[in-house]
Amino acid sequence: MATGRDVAQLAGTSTAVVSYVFNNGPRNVSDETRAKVLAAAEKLNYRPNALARALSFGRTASVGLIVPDIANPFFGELARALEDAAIARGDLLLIGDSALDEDREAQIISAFVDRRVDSVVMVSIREHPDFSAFTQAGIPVVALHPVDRGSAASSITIDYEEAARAAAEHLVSHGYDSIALLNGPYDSVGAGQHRRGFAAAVDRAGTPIRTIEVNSATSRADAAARALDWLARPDRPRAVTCATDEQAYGVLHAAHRLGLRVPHDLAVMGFDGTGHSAFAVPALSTVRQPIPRIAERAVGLLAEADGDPVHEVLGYELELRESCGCGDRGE
Amino acid sequence: MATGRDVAQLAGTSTAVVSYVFNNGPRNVSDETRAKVLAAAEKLNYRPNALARALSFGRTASVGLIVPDIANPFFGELARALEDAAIARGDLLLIGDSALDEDREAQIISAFVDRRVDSVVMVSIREHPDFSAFTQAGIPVVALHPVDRGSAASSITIDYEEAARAAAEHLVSHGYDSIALLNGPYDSVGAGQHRRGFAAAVDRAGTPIRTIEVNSATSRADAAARALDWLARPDRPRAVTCATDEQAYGVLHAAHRLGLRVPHDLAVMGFDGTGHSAFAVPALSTVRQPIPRIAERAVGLLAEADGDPVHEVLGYELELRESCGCGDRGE
DNA sequence: CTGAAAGCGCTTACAG
DNA sequence: CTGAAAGCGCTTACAG
Repeated sequence: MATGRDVAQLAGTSTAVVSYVFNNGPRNVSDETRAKVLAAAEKLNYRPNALARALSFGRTASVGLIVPDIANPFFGELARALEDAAIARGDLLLIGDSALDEDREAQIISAFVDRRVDSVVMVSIREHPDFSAFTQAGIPVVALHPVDRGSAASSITIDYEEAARAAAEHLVSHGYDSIALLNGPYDSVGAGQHRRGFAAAVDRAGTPIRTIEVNSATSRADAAARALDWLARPDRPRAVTCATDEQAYGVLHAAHRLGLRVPHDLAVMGFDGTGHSAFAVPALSTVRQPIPRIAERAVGLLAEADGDPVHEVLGYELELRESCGCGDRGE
Repeated sequence: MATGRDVAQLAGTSTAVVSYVFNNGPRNVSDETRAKVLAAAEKLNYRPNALARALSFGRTASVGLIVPDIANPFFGELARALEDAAIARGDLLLIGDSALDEDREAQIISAFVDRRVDSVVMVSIREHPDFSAFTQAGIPVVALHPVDRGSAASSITIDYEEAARAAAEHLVSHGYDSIALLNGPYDSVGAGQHRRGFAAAVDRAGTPIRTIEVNSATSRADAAARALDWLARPDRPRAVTCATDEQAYGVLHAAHRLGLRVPHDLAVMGFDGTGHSAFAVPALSTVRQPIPRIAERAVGLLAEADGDPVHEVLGYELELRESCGCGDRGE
């Protein structure tokens, strides 16, 4: 490919001027010279090498995103929203999929540090994520989940406990007398929040409610396998609230296989609220996370990062559809 | 961050030696010196700057992926498989989501060229993708869809026409006498292949079959909206074969809203066959593309790229489940 | 307004 | 086996 020197040569000027033209500064260039440079660049199909640029400029114009599972539509939507936000600022989003593997996560972190991304948005799969590689490199990080106190990373989240409570409370309001919580792995941070929110809703119910917590990985396959087993029992619950939509889809599938009708025999509530949830069979009631807002705030916060971590809590919305017993299939 | 010079200084040697140590070559380093360098690097938490490395080495150790819609699980699975293949070779996968927008696709192409990715895997949203930016930069490209004759890009695909025929033929074998093709946008290349495959299956059927082609965008929302309208009519088809699983999910949802039971009232066949298809309600019969194999071949082919485009056709598999009338929900 | 030169942090022939 | 130096392709003070 043509370099700045090729362009300078053809235009009869210096590489400094070529740079001034392509960056609109920091020095002025006469209209005449500018035109010559542009013409030469056009002719040679010149594109400044972003690597060389980043090396001397000290900024790569890229933000890294690390997600646990890019095949999960929640992260797909998140990636898209972040890419929109990043591109609007002239940055490129680099997406790393840790594939629910801690080693893979570590590899991606190293790759991002080595490539000197300017900032990072992260959804870690670890209980206590280690942000030190980024902080040592001076790369600001925003996590999209709660972080430990004193952590160097910022965070943007909804109030999971509160949202989980709202979801369960809604099922209570339908009058269901036995409700299950299909939670993530028992010891995960997220599971604790869903558990506490669920318990609060049950506590506040006027009537006694039979409850049970079941755990599965955050995947349709695992959730379906667990549900298939547990919904077949005579004492199966009347309703289930799930920690993620992915798990809810697994429950919907399992219920169908068992001949249980949703919501008639089993009410189901999801959590995350991606666009796909509206097209489930039946349409899935869920808690919607404000993905566009999360993305916009994350990118904005990273752009203004001054070293001090910031923690923001955004609102969620209850999306009531057929699966919990609200509305009918026709609407 | 610490640089190679910092390490050299602390180890009492030169940057050349630091480089030799970290690259295991091209020159030998005495064990003693190596140990000193490693200790200094450890102490300073040194990580070679990948930008500088790429600039002088002429290789970025990164492959770019451009997909139309990262929220579509097919591309999610593809991205994951490619990342596996790339990481196994020590490369980083950069994922760009063109969000079904031609301008966005062009932006990503420029960003990849500017960053000098070593190679590119691309699923374009354009009828006649323009690979010139890559070829001018000497970056080999493999498209995961058929490409124009004489194109500089390689391609790896299944035989879509043949696969579409097999899917439709399977519905014919069930004895359904009216079958619809829910295809992508009428003029797209893909649509032509599905159309021809579908027509071939119908032609070969021993009995007359009533057919209709309906078009929608490749999204659940659009497919559901179309299906809601068209499945409500009295002359609705007995079976539908779709150009993508996404569209099939939309049909499943619409059928449910209309009170039609699948497969009893309407048989449905998808196309793509991601892991999610097994957990649809009901489980979706579909054509499975060999994603892991596609990814592995793509990365392999790019690694050996010698300039001449290569075109490979891989096998597909018919995945028969409940939605077409095969098997029962219990299995 | 413009050019020659130093520097970003690496790699790698070239000498020793 | 090791070091001093040139070069990858940019940007930006520094002089003019």
